[in-house]
Amino acid sequence: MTADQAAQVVPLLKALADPVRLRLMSMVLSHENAEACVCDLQPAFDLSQPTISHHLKVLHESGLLNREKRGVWVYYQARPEAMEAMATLFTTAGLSLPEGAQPVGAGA
Amino acid sequence: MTADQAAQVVPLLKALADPVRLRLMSMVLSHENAEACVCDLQPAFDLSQPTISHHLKVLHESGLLNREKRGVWVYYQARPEAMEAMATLFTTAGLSLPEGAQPVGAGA
DNA sequence: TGTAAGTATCTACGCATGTCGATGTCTGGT
DNA sequence: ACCAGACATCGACATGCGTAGATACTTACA
Repeated sequence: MTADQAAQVVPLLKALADPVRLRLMSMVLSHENAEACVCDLQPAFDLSQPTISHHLKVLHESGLLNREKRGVWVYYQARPEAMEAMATLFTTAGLSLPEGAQPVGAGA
Repeated sequence: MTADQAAQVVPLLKALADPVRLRLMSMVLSHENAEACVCDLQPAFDLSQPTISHHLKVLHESGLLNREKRGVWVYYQARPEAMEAMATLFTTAGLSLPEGAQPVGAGA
């Protein structure tokens, strides 16, 4: 993995490396059509509305969530490409164990 | 995904959400037996030795790397359990798209 | 014992980040 | 036109984090 490749993935990891944002992503993904409006998400947290809005903005700007305004409500939707990029990173791509490797505790 | 589950995974994501540490993990994983000593890793970066040592400590304390001292050298080894936990998170577990979901741009 | 090399720890500094309160913006209804 | 509700933005504060220099520790070797 080159420095450039790392620099591309790090923003996604940074966005997910927060308990609130991780739960927000999980909640969006488990909602109908992998989307949810802020009014669905906020009540699950003991945080102010601006704070939730801030975290959703971080997830949006990192490319993990799409935004769509419908009337008064704003719906956030999971971006499949981003989720696949994460899954690929830890399976086929740069961050998976080589098959033959036998590190400590690998217990053949 | 519960708050507790999120709290367990976040430290791993936090540890990887840094370009230097992500590359360190990648380098360790691509080395023979998924292990490498500091002397192998440090030259790849334009950072001081204490800084590299600090990052390796973060990866170690988060459970991503094991430490083993052999003579003067210290070898860091990837922990398969941690790597699997990450892979699982983005595939079968809490952060994967439900199969039937058709969010924006999902392109059937 | 002394010295050199590899690595970790300590301290400090600047920047980024999570949080909130106050306020702004937009939409729908009366 | 006015009001109420949903959400975003702004400003400020406390905390966390990445980095480096100085220093300590450990091992190998003469």
